[in-house]
Amino acid sequence: MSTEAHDRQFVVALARGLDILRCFRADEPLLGNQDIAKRTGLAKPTVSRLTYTLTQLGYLVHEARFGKYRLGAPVLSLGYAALAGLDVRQVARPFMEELALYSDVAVSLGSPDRTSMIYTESCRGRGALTIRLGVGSRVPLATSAMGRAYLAALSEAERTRLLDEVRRFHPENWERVAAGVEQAIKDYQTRGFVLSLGEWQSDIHAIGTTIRLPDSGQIMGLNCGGAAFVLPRERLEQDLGPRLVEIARRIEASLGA
Amino acid sequence: MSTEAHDRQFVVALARGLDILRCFRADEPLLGNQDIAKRTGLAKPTVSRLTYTLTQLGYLVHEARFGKYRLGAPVLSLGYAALAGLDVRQVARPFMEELALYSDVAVSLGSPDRTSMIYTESCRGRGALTIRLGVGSRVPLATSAMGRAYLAALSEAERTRLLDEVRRFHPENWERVAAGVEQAIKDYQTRGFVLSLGEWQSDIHAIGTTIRLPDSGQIMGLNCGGAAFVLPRERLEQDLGPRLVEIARRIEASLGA
DNA sequence: AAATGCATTTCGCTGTGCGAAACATAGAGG
DNA sequence: CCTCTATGTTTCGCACAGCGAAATGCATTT
Repeated sequence: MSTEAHDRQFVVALARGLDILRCFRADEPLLGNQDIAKRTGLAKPTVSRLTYTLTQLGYLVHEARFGKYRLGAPVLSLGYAALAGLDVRQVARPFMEELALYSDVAVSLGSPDRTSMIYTESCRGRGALTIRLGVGSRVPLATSAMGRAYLAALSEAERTRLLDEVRRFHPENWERVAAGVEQAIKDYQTRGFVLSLGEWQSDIHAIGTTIRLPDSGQIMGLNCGGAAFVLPRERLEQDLGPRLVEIARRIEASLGA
Repeated sequence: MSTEAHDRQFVVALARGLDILRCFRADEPLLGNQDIAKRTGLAKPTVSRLTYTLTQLGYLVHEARFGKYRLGAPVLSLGYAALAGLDVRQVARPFMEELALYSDVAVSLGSPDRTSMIYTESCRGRGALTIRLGVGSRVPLATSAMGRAYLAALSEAERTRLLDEVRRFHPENWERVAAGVEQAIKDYQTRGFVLSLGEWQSDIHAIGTTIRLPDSGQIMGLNCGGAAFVLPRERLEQDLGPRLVEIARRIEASLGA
């Protein structure tokens, strides 16, 4: 789990506890010890001790009715504090709202986390049908527009390393997924943005690009997407793609000021 | 830290790591190892190992420019999953919106966490000036309306135990704070809601009551509050207080169905 | 009543996590 | 430019914390 074979600075018990918290997802918010043991590969007594500890601290709540756990309110407090630490959101938001208003779909900003991107800001258009993903949602690297843009912006070495991990999530259609990533890299280099046309979810179309933070050089993703039927390929390529790249540049300029 | 003197089921290293995450707050999102060592009481090499581990896992991000850490995006993902696990939010929201619209201030729902309440849902009125607290914010137990309502709803034994911890946060004015809590308990028993008139923040007035979840019996807080000048005492006592109690009962009835 | 499944507890072991001491680095002050 | 201070990291020896196999407990199913 740690970067080195035997890293004595790395605290394994803490990492295991956080691994348990990561098992909980929006689409599956209730999990039992058995579920957790399966997902983490940890022994059942180990899971029992760790969930007991997390429950004592409030991070998990035991729902006796189902014999399962859900995440407790303290993680909301962490999320709130995390957002406060992201100055880039305040700077980016007006530009994102401008494009969301123009396009009538959602514009989102996100940070990488292992093999996903996590939405850190989201602006919705006034369109009647708009994507439900809020701040904190995860989208996959290889099939979402934001994820593909992020991969495209990485160094070759870093991308190869990540794709090795990503591959494990697409056991049956890796060649097709890899081809999509390859095309995205080309699009990124040619015109500054990438496409995802039903490859993440069948009825979702999106474009993505990246923003590079001035001090840390950290790369964040920026996307624009929604229901496929209001976002035909031509509209994405001719109209919204160039606009997304433009607001990404303007955000970067505002950050650098 | 654990409930028993030496609880062999309690994983101390995990608890310590989470203690570090808790140090980060919305009003102070950047902290160095020294700051963390002071707030947690942990030895500096211990803090160094724990922050290194949290950084490896993405939960902390090192801002080299300041030599400090901030919370990373994965906590947002946990927050998002936590909200998905709170069915009570969907049930409560229409009632809360109804009162927020009527009152033109904010109506919020919250869960207890140690000596605070954490907002889990928040509905704002259309008033030009409304409270900035979003989901994930913490408010103190002894001085906020939501916190006082929660304390009032507890058993005597449970309340005494909690007030022992709360006391440490009010070293200079404990008698005054305790008197406010005492009055809140009386108000709660008499009319079902409590007041906070500038006692949490000088320009904020609010009322609070509680909701009891049907299966777990867990107590949540419900409040209505905002700028003092639009919420004079009489309006709170004669109009909004009874309404808040009414929607709390209606929420409970909807949960029980 | 027996079997099954899930969860918790026991217990012996080992390597994990600890903190004092030492070391490293950057910035401030003279 | 040198010294001192503050902050952070690494070392290292030690003790026990955290581990997982085995046993136990409990609720549900057959």
